[in-house]
This record gives sequence, structure tokens and C-alpha cells, in this order.
Amino acid sequence: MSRKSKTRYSILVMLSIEPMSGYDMKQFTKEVISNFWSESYGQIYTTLKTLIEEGLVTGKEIEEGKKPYKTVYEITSKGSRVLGEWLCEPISRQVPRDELSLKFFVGPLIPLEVSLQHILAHKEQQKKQLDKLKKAINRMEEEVPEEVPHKAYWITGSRLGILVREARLKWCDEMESLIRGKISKSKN
Amino acid sequence: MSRKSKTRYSILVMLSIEPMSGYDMKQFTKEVISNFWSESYGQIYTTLKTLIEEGLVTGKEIEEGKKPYKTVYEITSKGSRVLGEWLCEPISRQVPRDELSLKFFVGPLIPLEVSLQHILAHKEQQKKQLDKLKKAINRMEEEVPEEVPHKAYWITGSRLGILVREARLKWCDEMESLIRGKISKSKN
DNA sequence: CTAGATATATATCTAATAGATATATAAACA
DNA sequence: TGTTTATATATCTATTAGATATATATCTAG
Repeated sequence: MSRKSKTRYSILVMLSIEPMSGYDMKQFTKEVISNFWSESYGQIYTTLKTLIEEGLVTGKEIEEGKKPYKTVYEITSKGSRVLGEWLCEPISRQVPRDELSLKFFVGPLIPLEVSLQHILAHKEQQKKQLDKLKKAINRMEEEVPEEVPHKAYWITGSRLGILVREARLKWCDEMESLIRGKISKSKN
Repeated sequence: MSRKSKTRYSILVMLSIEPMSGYDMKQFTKEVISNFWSESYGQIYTTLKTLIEEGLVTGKEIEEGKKPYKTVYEITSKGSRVLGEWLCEPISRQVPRDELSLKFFVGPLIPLEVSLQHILAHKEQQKKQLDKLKKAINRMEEEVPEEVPHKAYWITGSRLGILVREARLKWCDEMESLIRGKISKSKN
């Protein structure tokens, strides 16, 4: 079974929303789908080349005003078919690599004050992401017209991000009280 | 800033618990820390070589009975120091790559029956993991002696896995009713 | 008792990925 | 005016995922 790049499909997903340049795709991952996906330039530009060779995507150069050229990519009907097939395949597990959990697996090796800092930093970060997701849902509810078939999925998708971050925040509270308990015990 | 392999540190973490062979480490990731970490043989054996070169780890060949030799690795004091430094560094963000979310971002392109299958499969998988984690906590509470300083961290660590999986299960319910609603609408 | 499956153990290879950097122009800014 | 930020593409390397190869030992079902 030959492994298949997921970058291929993430590009097809993005182009199924609207035509974009490689730069646009990087922005899209950063601003719209950063909640659950990430791509680097290295992945985007090299994968675009193979997608064109395979006829799943076409690119045309565009010039607007004095700006330098850019290439806007579009998904082909073959590309849509390939995307459709992949969407129907079972979801493959995501490999877990949670650095926070790895570090606290040997929690006794971390000075208590540092442990506390780790937790507080994680809390802050999760809160920020939570806030961003809630705002995104509000914006979608107001601005995306009801006729857009993606709307309900986009909102529910953001809900997953919210629920997971709320869970992590709850866990941070548990870990924080474990650590604070150990700190106060150590002061006796 | 040169990138540093996280496999290095995951090996040091495992060896800080107890000496192990490469094979043991693979088993350890699969059975003990699969909740939040994963390593492949390719990573383990090649990284072990560089860790030995750097003096962070030593390996000695062992023979038990008729069994073929194996090499058991131990962390050195230098290794412990390096691990301790890494444990105090801020936690770097984990790159998000959630295939389930990516697919449902273009939910309208998936046939409703297939969407339902995806959700039901994910639900099943999360339930299994949840069950495994709950059992692991029970086992730890009973079998790990109170004097082991890691105990409270191990239990709280498993709690994170539980909370996150419960959140995902709750989301599955939301997504399931969205899809079932669309299915019944489509039958009118 | 024996063929096949599973567990122990190490090693290696390739495709995929993360993250950094290089390059160049245009626009914003201070 | 010089500096930073945004647009845009391209490329390179270290890291990682996943597969496969090899060999022995042990378990198990016919």
C-alpha cells in the first residue's frame, strides 16, 4: 500500500472552495483552517507541480495592475473526482505527538515552578484559540448566507475546536491544582 | 534556531523511567504512551545511534538463556541533564492535522450516508480509547504504589486523554444530528 | 508433531512533512 | 527616506511515518 500525501487532498479541498494562488493557500491554512490543519510552502508548491502533471489542477498566470505575476490554480473535473473518492475513504488515525503530555509524563523531573509556568502558558494559548473560534462562529453566523451549503459544516467544525480546547482548559485546572498542592506541601 | 528532533527527547524520557531495548521502546509507545505519543522503529534505532555518539545514552548487550542478544540502553548523567533542560523549555505547539475536520470542511461534497459512517466509525474508535484510558487509570490507582512520584502525573496525564475524547464524542453527537437532519430532509 | 501465526529483536529505506531561508516587488509607515 | 510588512514563488535540509527485511523463539490449532 503506497502512502499518499495528505497535502494533495488539502490542496484539492481548498481549491474546491475557490481558485487560489500558492500564497493564498498558505494564508488560508493560517487564517481559516489553522484550527485543524497546517501546510508549509515547501509542501504547497512542490505538490502543486505534481497535481498539475496528474491533471488534477490547472494553473493560469494572472497580472493585476503593476503587481508581479501570480499563478491562480483551479481544480479540474478529474481533480474533483479524485477528491470525492478520497472524501469517502475511511478517516486514517492522526499520529499523536503531544509534547505537553510527554513532558508531564516525567513531571517529577520538572521543577514545580516551571511546571506551573508550562500550564499557565498552555492555558493562555488555549484561551486565545477558543476566543478566536467563538468569534469565527459569530462572523459565519452573521455573514455567510444560509444558502451556502458549507455553512452548517463550517460552524459545526469550529465547534469541535471549541469543545477540545475547553476540555484542555479543564485539564489545565486539574493539573494546576495538582502542582499548587505539591508546591504548598513542599513549603512545610 | 536549529530544529531538534523530538524523538531524542522521547527516548530520553522513556529511559528515565527504566533501561530498555529499542524493541521495548517501540512497545512502550504502543502500549503505555500511545495516548499522546508515537515512534517508529526507523526513528528509534537511528536516533539511539546518535544519542550514543553524543554520550547521552549507553548500550550494553545482554543475553538471557538461549535467546538472541539484545542491547539494553541506559540514560547517562549527561543524558539526564540534557533531558532536564528540555523539560524546562516552553512547550512548542503541535502542528494540527485532523483529517476528520478537513473532510467535513467540505461536508457537502460527501454523500450523507458516507458522512454518517465516518462519524459512527470515529465514535466507535474514541469510545474504545476512552475505555482503555479509564481502565489504565484504575490499574494505576490499584497497582502503582503511592511512593512512586510519577503516579499522580500519570493519572492526571490520562485524564487529559479522557477529557479530550469525551469532547470529541460530544461533537460526534452534534455532527450526527446535523447529518441525520439533512438525511430526513432529503427524503421529503 | 508440525505448519503457521505471533512475539522478540534489530536494521534500513523511501516518501512525506516541518520549518527555515532565499529572492523580489509593492505597499504601508514613521 | 529608510524600515517594516504584505504579496508571491521557490528550494533545501532535518525530521518523521510507515513499510519492509531479516532472524530466532514461542505459542497454537489441526
